[in-house]
Amino acid sequence: MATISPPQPDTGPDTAIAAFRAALPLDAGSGSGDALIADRLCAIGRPAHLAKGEALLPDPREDRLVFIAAGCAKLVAPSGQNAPVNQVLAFHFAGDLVSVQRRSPGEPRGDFRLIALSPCEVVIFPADRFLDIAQGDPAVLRAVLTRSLQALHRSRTRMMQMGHKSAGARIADFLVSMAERLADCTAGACAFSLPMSRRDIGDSLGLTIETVSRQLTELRDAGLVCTEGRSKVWLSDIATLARIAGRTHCQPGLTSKN
Amino acid sequence: MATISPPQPDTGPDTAIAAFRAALPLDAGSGSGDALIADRLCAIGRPAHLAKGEALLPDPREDRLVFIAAGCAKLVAPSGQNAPVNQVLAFHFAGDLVSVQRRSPGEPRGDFRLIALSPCEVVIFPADRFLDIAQGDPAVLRAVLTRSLQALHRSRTRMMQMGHKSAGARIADFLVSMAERLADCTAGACAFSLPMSRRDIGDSLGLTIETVSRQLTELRDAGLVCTEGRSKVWLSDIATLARIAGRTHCQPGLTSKN
DNA sequence: CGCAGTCTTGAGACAGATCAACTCACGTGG
DNA sequence: CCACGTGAGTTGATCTGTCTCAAGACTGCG
Repeated sequence: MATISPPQPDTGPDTAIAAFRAALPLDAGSGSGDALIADRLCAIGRPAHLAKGEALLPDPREDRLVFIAAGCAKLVAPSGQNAPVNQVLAFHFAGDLVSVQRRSPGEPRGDFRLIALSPCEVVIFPADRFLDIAQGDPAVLRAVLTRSLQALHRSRTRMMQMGHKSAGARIADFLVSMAERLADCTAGACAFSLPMSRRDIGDSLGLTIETVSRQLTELRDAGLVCTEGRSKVWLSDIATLARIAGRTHCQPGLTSKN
Repeated sequence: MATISPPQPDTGPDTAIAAFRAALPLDAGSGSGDALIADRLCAIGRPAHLAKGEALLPDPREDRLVFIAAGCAKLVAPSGQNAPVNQVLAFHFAGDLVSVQRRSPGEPRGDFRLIALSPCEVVIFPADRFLDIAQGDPAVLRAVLTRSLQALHRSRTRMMQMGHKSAGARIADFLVSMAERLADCTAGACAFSLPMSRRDIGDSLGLTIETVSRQLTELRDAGLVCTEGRSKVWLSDIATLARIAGRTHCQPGLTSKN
């Protein structure tokens, strides 16, 4: 809907720049040089505030790198010309550096959008200028490259799931993944609050909201998940959820209403 | 199955290195420095020959970058512990630089393998050392980074398709994509030979071989595709195929047997 | 020429989508 | 502070597309 807000003289933008600077691997190189690189990077970064639901449209003429200083967002792509649903490609949280390409050559559709799930403070960089400057610091450049290769790896892993996994497995995997990213929890039990709606979850997993709801109900009946309100979630046994997520088909006794 | 072959003193390896050197963006920087960088990169590259069906297993201790000098290959991931099918993550052809990560932290499964679809000449690089050297040349590093971001973009686009698209749309998109990559053709009619089996196609699209076969039959009945033998394919109207591929649901009259 | 493996075609089963109510949470306004 | 309305979420019934199982036909190889 709305385009990005102009830079504001409030606390937000400054905080965003500061958060970006803090995320840089300053300790990895020679002190003075790194500080200079950081200054130059911050100089080309444009801070912006995104209200909840606000979209950051891609600049049609340049790729962008967007650093999320605070809040969380979804990267969406319109699926087809007239499709009502928007495929959610990825969820991103504070500290993430998101690559928002304008559109690949020979790919008519593909204008990805970053939409805020909660009020966001972001820093927008032109990708080419960012990389030009980052090339001066091996540590920074390596960090960016490592992040993008990890993102590629994650995207491939998720693509793998989209292909052959059942609805139950996808939901379980989603919950495990969110526990890891939102609560930094990879085993045992944990609780957190989901910033995205059921529709967002469904759009990211290739499922309908009804199926998402049904699978959550089954996991609740199985005693693996508790929910409160629209967003709060308790996971009682992440290991079991991970096991369900790892299988091509659902576990008997968990999918069927027993 | 088999691991990589040892470097051979035949024409293959030398040709592979030469092809890699030719693919480097030498014209983008200062001559002598670039030549040195190219030499250093070639020095750490290990040429290898892959017979048809032979697998390049990932080194468990380091990420790899694999340059495909000749032939074509599929990047596969075992889906689940005991699943019979291997998800095909991507197809790669001569000139491609493939990132084969060992396994992401916290991701127990994920030992991706590169399997030759035809006899391949490849050059294997340790990713970290490759990038260390590439950092000396902005043009080379930029090329690698651009490739990986493009791969990420392609992976996301394909993930988008996996989520919400029907079998007919996936097959149509696959054919359009192969026409572009194998025959460098984006409109009108073209003919080419598919190097992969129906099973590979199905595994890459999240479909069974039966569904792949049925969808090809429907496209044949619709007059959009002709096939000869197991691999040769004629596309009569790429634009229409692209239109079918772009829709969430199949076109009426193309999916139903009319 | 014959075999083995790939591809095609068919019939039936099932997971998930679709359509349609209904319930509930959350924010708003009285 | 609580009633209220809107939109999100849940649940149910039905339908459709794709998978599964099972033959059969063809290709390409030895």
